[in-house]
Amino acid sequence: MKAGAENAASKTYSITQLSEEFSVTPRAIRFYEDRGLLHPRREGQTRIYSQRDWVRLLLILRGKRVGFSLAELREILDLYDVGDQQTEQIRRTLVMARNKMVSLERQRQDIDQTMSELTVACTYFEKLLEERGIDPRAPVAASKRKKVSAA
Amino acid sequence: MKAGAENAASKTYSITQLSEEFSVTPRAIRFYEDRGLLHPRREGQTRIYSQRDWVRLLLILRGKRVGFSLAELREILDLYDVGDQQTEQIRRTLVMARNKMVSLERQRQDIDQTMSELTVACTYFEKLLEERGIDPRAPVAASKRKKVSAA
DNA sequence: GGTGACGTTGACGTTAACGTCAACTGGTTA
DNA sequence: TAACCAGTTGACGTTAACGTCAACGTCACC
Repeated sequence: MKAGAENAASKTYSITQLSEEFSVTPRAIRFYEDRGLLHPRREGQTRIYSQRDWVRLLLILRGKRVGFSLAELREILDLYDVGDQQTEQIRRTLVMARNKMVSLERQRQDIDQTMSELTVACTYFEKLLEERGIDPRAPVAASKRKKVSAA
Repeated sequence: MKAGAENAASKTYSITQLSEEFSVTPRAIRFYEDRGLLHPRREGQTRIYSQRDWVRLLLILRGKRVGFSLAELREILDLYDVGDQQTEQIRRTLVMARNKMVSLERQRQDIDQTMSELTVACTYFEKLLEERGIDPRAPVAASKRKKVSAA
């Protein structure tokens, strides 16, 4: 119970491990910390990320994909952190969360609309290509090609 | 068939009409034109927007909401414009559109996830507020208020 | 003929979210 | 001991999508 293994089975990560797992640059991860979204512990100088940090990063990235700003994400994550927030702050965040849900609802409608329009568009584009005698499923032509043995 | 009314029943819009209808600034609309997304006709110096422009703006704004960049939107709208595009350009756009559909599919999953998490979060926040004896449904306290005649 | 309302063209400013160095600090391996 | 990582801290650069002026044009009217 001394060397090596920490007391709990708490897996930790280095910054590059995280960056590879989530396909983001270390720079971005440090940036999120700078903006108060992550608080990894330090071992000497280097950052050590816990499971909790892992989850936070997951939430951050997903949040970004659905249009949250880093500031908004921070507000939300902050509230999950400690409970001794100021009442007004909690209310502010609650309002923000509700608003966000409304806009997400709309976003989903937008996505559905756009998807169906893109489907139509793709069909149209494919028709355009077929009219020119080109297989729309063919891989993108890489600059110059050598008449790929036309069966 | 001469004065005033144009031959067709084609409604037109001024830039401020459009901007009000869609809740964007004239500056933004001009910017979209600068980026090649809109091509209003000119009457002297001022811009005149047609029905077609109206639709385009609708598509632009929705596209933006689901994460398209202006450059991507331009690519797509361009293809709907004229048919004499270069084959390679059509294929590029087709590929882009297909990729976009994949990412939209994922975005919708993200939205669903986030929605359910936000629901949980809101419940949590509300509990926090109730613990402090505060009505979570109450309107946001606007600095100072005058006891708005409850009844 | 002045005074708005509405429109236009530059040109520069701004914000978010990183990218891109450069210079430095340990730890380990050859 | 030198070279080589992985990591760190500034500090400045970059891109997208506008915002914010300033200076000007042009009608309509009063």
